[in-house]
Amino acid sequence: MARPRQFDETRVIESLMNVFWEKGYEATSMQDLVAASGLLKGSLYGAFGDKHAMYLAALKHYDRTRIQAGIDILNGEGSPRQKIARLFDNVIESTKRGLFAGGCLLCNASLEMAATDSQVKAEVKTTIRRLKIAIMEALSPRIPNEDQAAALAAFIVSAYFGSRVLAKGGAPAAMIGDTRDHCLQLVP
Amino acid sequence: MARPRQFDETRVIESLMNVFWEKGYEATSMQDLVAASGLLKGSLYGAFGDKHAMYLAALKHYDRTRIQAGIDILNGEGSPRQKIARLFDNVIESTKRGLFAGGCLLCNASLEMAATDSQVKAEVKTTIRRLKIAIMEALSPRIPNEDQAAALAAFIVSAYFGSRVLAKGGAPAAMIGDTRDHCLQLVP
DNA sequence: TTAGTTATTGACCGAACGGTCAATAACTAA
DNA sequence: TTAGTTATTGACCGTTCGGTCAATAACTAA
Repeated sequence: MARPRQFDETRVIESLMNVFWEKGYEATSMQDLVAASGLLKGSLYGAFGDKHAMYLAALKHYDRTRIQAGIDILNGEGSPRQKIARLFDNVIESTKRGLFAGGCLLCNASLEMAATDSQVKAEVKTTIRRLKIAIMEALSPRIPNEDQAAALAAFIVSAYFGSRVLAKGGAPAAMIGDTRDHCLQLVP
Repeated sequence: MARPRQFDETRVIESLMNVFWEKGYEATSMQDLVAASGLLKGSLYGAFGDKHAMYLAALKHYDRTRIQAGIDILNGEGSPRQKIARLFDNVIESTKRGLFAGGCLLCNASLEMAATDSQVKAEVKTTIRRLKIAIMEALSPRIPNEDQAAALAAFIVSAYFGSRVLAKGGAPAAMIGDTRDHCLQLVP
């Protein structure tokens, strides 16, 4: 019918995501996105429309890949306590490896964008909900009461996000370990 | 000796802080700062040097006022549990009143700036430390062991920051209440 | 009164910003 | 082979960005 795309859309979104993840929305320029994706400006605009749509696509991709990886852990094998522990261990490990200083695009989006951008806010809200429900289900074998499980899950999400803020703020890694350990005290 | 300043520096810094608090560093333009402070561009540059210095002054002012208000609570009257509870109640209340959507300039700075700005990172790191120590001291009557108190304090800071992220992300207020309640379970 | 110093003012600057578009290339269906 | 469609290209656009500066105003010490 027409000329086919010469790029792999997933790869491009992945590269856009990495830039937004590292620098945030406002601090990222179109030049950054051009350099990271290997596409020219016109192609990016042709494919996505505008910078904001690129960010939204990146955020959704983060949800589908990175957040989903966490949810997979929660849906996998092991006791509730083991699963939650693994969640925090991921933060500690990625901090040690200097991977974007342990940052989390979801947290960044929540703080940088959600207050003024309803689309981002909706996406963040949905993803937080998804994560909370996955934690609830991981807890359900030991906490059959739904309200109790939901409340504990909310708390774990908070502590998890908090550890992301600490990590990026340069707080000592021990603080994240301490957060994990105390969290686990409340997980049966 | 010379012409005196025609503005109250504290008031100006307060107004700059409010803009950075609400919009973040990159999303704030000099026009925003001019409009909020009532000064003209030249005066702002004369007083601070550049935009980055304005941000740093705002962040330090946030520490001296808002964070200090939290520390005052921790140094004040009441049981450890009461004090920690009050910390979280502040988040819940400011969220309800729509005050910058419950955001916290310190968290924002940590996520938006700390990874790439060593001055901001140092300031954030110091302030987190100050807050953690204040919590430790509030806990000390019930937890004489310093290491134990430090570990629990680290955890509380995490949960506290996490609740700030949830608040701005539009998560239901109940999640912050749940975070508070579970936190308090670990406070003797 | 005056000389010296600093604050204020608003016009001005080059650079970088996000975004557009006409020309061209690459493909497919007929 | 050709007509139709879409992707790619890179030059180009107006706007806004952070920042500067010469002129002027407001003050103080002598």
